[in-house]
Amino acid sequence: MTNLPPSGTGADLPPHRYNAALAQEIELRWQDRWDAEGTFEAPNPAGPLADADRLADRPKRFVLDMFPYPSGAGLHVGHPLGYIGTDVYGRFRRMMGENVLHSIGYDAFGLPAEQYAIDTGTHPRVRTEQNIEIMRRQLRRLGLAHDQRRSVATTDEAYYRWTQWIFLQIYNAWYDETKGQARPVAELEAELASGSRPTPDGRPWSQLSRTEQRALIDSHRLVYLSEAPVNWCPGLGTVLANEEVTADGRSDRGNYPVFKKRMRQWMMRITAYADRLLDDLDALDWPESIKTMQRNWIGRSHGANVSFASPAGAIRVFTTRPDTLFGATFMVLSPEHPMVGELTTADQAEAVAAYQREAAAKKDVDRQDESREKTGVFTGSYATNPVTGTEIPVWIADYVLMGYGTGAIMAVPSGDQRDFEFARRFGLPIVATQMPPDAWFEGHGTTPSVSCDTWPEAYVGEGTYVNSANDSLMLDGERTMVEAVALISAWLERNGVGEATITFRLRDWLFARQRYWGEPFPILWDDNDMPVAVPDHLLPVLLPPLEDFKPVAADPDDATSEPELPLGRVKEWAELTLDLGDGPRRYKRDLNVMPQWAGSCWYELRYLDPTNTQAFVDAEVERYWMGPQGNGHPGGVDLYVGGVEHAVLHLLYARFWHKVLFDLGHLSSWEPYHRLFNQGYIQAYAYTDGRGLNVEASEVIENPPGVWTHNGEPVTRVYGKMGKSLKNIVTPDEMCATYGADTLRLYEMSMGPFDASRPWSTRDVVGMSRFLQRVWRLFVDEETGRFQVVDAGVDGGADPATLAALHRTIAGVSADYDGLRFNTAVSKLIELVNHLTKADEPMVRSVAEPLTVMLSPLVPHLAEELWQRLGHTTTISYEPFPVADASLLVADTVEYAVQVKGKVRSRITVPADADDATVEAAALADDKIVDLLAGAAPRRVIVVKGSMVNIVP
RNA sequence: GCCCGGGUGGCGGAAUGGCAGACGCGGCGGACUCAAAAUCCGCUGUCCGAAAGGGCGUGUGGGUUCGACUCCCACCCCGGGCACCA
Repeated sequence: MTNLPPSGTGADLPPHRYNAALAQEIELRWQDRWDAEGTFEAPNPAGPLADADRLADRPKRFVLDMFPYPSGAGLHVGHPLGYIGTDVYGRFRRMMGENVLHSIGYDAFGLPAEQYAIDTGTHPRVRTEQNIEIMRRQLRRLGLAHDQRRSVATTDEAYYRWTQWIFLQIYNAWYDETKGQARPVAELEAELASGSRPTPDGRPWSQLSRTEQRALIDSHRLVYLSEAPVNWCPGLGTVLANEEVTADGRSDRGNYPVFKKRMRQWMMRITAYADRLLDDLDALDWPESIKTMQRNWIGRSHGANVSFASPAGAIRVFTTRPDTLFGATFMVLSPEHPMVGELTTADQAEAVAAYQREAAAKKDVDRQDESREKTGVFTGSYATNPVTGTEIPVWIADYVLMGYGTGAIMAVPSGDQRDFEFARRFGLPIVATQMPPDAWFEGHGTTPSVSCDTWPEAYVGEGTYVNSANDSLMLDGERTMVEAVALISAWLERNGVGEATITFRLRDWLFARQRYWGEPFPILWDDNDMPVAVPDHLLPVLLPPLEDFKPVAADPDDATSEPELPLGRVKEWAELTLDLGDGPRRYKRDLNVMPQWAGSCWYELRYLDPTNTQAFVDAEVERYWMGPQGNGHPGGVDLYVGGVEHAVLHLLYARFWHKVLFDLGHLSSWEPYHRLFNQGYIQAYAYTDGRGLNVEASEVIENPPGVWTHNGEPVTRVYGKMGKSLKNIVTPDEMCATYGADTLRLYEMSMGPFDASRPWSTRDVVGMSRFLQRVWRLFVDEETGRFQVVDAGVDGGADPATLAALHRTIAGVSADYDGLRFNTAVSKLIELVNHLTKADEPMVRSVAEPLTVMLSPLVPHLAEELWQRLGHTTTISYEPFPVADASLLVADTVEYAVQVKGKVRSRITVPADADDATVEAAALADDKIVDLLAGAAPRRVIVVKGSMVNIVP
């Protein structure tokens, strides 16, 4: 695919030039040696990976990349950007004396391997293992300092044994609201049995049948069965979590339509943790944008529940604005609301049923189209507004969603734009509860009026309360919204018709998938059709071999289709006889598998202790690597780098599992990822021909600039993701072949800020290649191969300018590495090397050694090679990073720019220790400045220490 | 519509409120070469000028300041997220 010859090839080249062939030889040699010596194996404080000598008293640092999916297509140059960044950072911190844990594993269950298997007939395991091998080889070629012993895959039986174990921990736990934490269900059962906790209907525990007891316990579990509308995706043959459905109602994988369908499904009670998932964000060092996305997704709203009496009983609504209750002139129920049937009167029955049918047939996409006009139907019934006593009509409309709040609203058309539109459409009364400010009327070109007839839209905001009083409650007058809400909430509670409450947008996590390639549920069904956990000693529940793992192909648009579970086809696996302490009995296995997110919810913990067979992670090992670092610190990974696309999926689920495990006493940290950094993406240009088809990007020629042709045909340039379909893939393999891994690493780090997306440009890579050639030439004579670094004389050897440049570089590069500013670190190193090259005299050891150490995080193979040639026998990886000598950072003299009215007009050089008055005098004495001022006395002179003088004439 | 990012040479990008354009690519000129490639050296924001030098320049328009890419206000454009959430 490459159209470049390896760099530095040609007939009469200097024999010892640093070119692709030499780089390759050096790189492969050092990669072998690192493996052989276990150079990057990080010692644990306990267990099989313990090594007290190597642990010493070094501070720990856990650096983590987001768990990659081993794609069948192999890596392109965009994939390793983050891995190289964490590698540079990890190598730097190791040189700062820290015990750095950095590894990478494979999130290998999931839909892509299964879809590929369906397309090709290859078993997903075969394909997955091949892909992992390919990816391991590609990553190894980049020289990443990973601890290979810790590289796990979610598909390993020894791994998913613990995924299933954690699932059962969650299954066997309930959320104790009073304590605000999860506890084992055994404790719940003990409380119920002892009577310290009453049963819902008040009967003593012992009088409940065993089935009733189990049902009661099951209803509390953090993993539970729910009969509710779920996201059914016929195209994938499985149900999906809310987080896996895009805003336009399609699956995030495969982009198939998704339908709401009532089904019995396994859920995880993530909503129990909504408050903590929200509040604990404050303790995390994450980009504010990601925190905001999680906050929005959780969507905590403060408000009140209010009951409206109706012929069918109390209708409960949730509102964030109970203070506007006096303006509630009608109610709206979701078409799916369970009370609709009973509320509908005979003469409205037909219209209501028709509307319900219509709503049910709509895809979420259509239903969420905000621009369309409001629709709805009157049920024929009336409810009573609890504060006014007025009878108000009850409608159904699809702008009210069953999935949020109570599925019913009180409509306050004067204070809510949606209700306003609905009221106008159907001629329902609109009563103001607040008088908008005059400016609001002015802004709408009308005159202030308490009658809403002239209002062009609802008013939302602070305003004087009107029409809001009854015999026992008075809101009218000047008061803030907060105050009014408090007053009416208290009134509602006093009168038993409502109370202040909090509602979340977050829904429980639909956890089951009707697929093959995932962790089987460790759940059995007994002959009472009740679920039973597989006992620990029978884990893992292995995924059975299956010849035909295809889901039954359903029409992606057929909302009426039903899931068919592939595991159900393995009859001899799906049923079994087992003695769980009450004699041998027949059980059926649960046939669901877990979603792909399961394995990635805890993988960082397994990196810590990958070989442990007694526990998913040893407590001491977890405390060492993940434990809280002081007051208020939640613990967790020290640096977590990955793409922004996991903002609400993986990152929310993993936090949830981590918190459950913390509550159950298995972890010392209560957040998995303390510091999160989103790296940018590498994008690439692609080219389309006259027919709009993509042509092979590497064959496109640009000449003249801005004009592109492919085989002589003009093509147009577009910008997008690197991928097969755009025919613009560049692989790390071809870059390693053309230049070497060190050049590729350096180029990726130099392209731009770590968190910014940028376009790949193969043409630009040569710049980094030239730089490394200059570095090489400083050490090695290209013609003879002679090592030409000289040992320093008595005075240290380096001239003052070089010494100053070196220490300036040390200071700058340390700060840049630490701040993940790799691009500017690279340019500072280039500046230093350019300075040394221009000096045109042999480099002294006292410069060569710190330079080599500074280069090593970026170009570790080359640095190891130079380090060895400098006479060292051990790896450079643990050499201390140089420290800048502050005394060398200040020069004897310093140049000041002299500005007149903010424009640089001259330059002066003064002693570094000159005071402001001296600098000012020198500036005013400068010939050019004297000319410019033409004898006039300056009105003002500003001296900026060490930098510039600004003269205001 | 709401919430986040972001607009700097031909391109990627750099600049604690203090000399805009570091560093790299590309381009131009030169060295080496029979020649080319590779490599090395010099120049390279833009306009005027032979040069010295000067004018203009960080999306647009205002403002604060001795001084603004940087801070404030309004707007335009691009990317991302959310979106009938009561």
